[in-house]
Amino acid sequence: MPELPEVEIRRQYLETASLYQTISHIEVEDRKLLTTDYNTLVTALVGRQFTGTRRVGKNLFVLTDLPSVIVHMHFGMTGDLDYYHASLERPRFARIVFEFTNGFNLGFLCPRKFERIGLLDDIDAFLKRKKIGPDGLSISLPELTERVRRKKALIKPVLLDQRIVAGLGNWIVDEVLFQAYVNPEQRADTLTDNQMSKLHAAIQLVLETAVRYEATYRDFPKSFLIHVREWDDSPYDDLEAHKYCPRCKSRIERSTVGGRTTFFCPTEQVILQ
DNA sequence: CAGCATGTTTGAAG
DNA sequence: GCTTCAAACATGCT
Repeated sequence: MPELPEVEIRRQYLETASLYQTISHIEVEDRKLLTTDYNTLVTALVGRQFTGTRRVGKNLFVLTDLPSVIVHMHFGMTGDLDYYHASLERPRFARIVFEFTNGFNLGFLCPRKFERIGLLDDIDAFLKRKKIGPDGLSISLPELTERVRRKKALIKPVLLDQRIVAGLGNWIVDEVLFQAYVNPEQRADTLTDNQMSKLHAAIQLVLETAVRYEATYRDFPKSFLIHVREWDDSPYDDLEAHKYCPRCKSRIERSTVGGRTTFFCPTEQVILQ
């Protein structure tokens, strides 16, 4: 589920569990998960300690006691972390394992192998090379407006584009557009000042809410659209209730926009132009 | 079993 | 250069 909030939770988890412990070894089950040659990775990291973290969008950077040695983690669609004692059995899908001299391991869980780990020596250079835009939690309204309005594509794919604003994924974009009363198929360059303002507020609201509830969807406010998604083991009794707009009770529509499954309220999310 | 999936990259085509 | 669309990646879940 790694969109920005989930990555932020993983960042906090790593920071709590794994700093200032010396790395003794790294197990890698499948080297395709590495963006850096295995031997280079091991040589650079064995003997090092993690000393801090930084997150930009869905990217997690782990700093070490050597400033030029930085670990980059991307959690793909299903990546996770698990810190466990080495005497325990390796967690399922822990295909990359950092072993520390204190007898604990940090497992990088990759059920679908879409996840990646690699080395960097300069975060800003990496962000520039990948053209990663400003983080969703810190982008200003004028900056968002400028970046969104210069695109002619549909607003949903624009918000999914990590070069415009970093950290929003499929469900968050649906939620943001719902909270901002914007139709996912409206052209990005036609958004009014009022819409941009609502969009910016919605991004902050959704991201902050998701981080606050540690990305546990079922705990989100009832006013959120996310509850229509099937993978929400809802807190509500009536499963049918999920299919309706929490505000106006219209039936929520499911379509495909920019190649991605999209949920929206056809009554409240209308195209303005 | 078939279909779908929270992400990213790449390539083809207009 | 821009946009759209599809495929690919590899696997798990329903």
